[in-house]
Amino acid sequence: MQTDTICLGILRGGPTTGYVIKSVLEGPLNQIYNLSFGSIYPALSKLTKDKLVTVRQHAQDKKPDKKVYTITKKGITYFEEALLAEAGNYVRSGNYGDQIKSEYGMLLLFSKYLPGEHVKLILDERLLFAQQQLKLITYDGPIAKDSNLNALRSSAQGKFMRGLMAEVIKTAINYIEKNRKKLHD
Amino acid sequence: MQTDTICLGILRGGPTTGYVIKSVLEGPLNQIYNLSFGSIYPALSKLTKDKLVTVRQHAQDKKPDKKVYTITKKGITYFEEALLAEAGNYVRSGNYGDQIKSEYGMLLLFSKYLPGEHVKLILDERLLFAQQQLKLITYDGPIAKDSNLNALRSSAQGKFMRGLMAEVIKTAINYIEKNRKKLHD
DNA sequence: TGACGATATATCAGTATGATATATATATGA
DNA sequence: TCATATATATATCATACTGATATATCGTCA
Repeated sequence: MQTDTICLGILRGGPTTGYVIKSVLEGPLNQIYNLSFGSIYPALSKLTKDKLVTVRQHAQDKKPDKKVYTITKKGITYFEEALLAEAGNYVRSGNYGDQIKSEYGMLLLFSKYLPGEHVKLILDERLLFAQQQLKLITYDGPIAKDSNLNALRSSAQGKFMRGLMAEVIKTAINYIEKNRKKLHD
Repeated sequence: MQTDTICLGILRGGPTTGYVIKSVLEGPLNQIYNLSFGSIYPALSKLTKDKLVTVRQHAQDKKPDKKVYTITKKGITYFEEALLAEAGNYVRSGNYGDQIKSEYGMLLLFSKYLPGEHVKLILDERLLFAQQQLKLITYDGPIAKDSNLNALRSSAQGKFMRGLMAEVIKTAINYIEKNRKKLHD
């Protein structure tokens, strides 16, 4: 999926900044999609140039200006057409796997060649991280009124994906806790 | 993790070709790591130049020569040192998430803006794909004697990762089957 | 007979990453 | 208290990767 489509999709949930788009991707969408600032900021600039979003610049004392992006009517139309096209490409391509680069998975696969303490540490840290992610995803208490996070939590689609991610993370945690001794001492 | 470390790691399981490395990554390691030919072939050339692997060129009638790569003693040493360094970097970086680009996840997240039949099709195809992956991963019958696949299946690490992937895929399939109606009619 | 997929390597334009730079406020801890 | 780290916020760029394309043959399915 193209980066601009993803930015527009997140912006569909409400106006926000490039920084927040990145945190949404790093936080609640951690299991789904990653983008670096080097992709997000240029995409946002291009979208602005093409009038698919507008920017309001909030001067903040001496911090860099906060640029709040809002999707335009033209942007909404473009997004829906692009999404339809991407869905068509996805089905036609026949490639239903995700693009994954799991350093963690590779380290475990090759852990035979690693000292036992290293393997323990990697598993410990990953379990901690997974538990944090699980808490973040299943948390239903009050949040700072960022409309993007609200959209992600309240929509049927957001709930579906959160439920899916939570189940997958729980399964992985249980599996690792039960079987980790096969990888060290 | 660097591409050459991954190639060496797979080659540690036995001599093979770039094409097979790609199929191992697409098949049994589908949930763990992806690399394109555009990364694999140059990495293999560089490893050859640096004497970390050797090549035997098998002339095949009029198909392109099959290049079978074998890891050298120097390569084994390099691999083990590189792996240790990567493990150290991984822990020090504090970033325990995987790099994921799931077009499927994004399409479902945005599926509110997609016609119901498209959503059904995407879910159907993905379920089919997941079931194929599950069969591939859990299959324990006889296989063509490719030493890399054998290494992946018989080692404690290979079994651990296969078990983990199988559990995760099963959980995802069950969740999607139970909850998919929330995304369409 | 023609189209498609598998086998097999190679290249490259376009895209993305990861590190770095800049700037400040606040919290953490020694 | 002073240093260090983390969070907020944008931007750039060398390096690395992807996805498409080219080339070539064989087997299979319609």
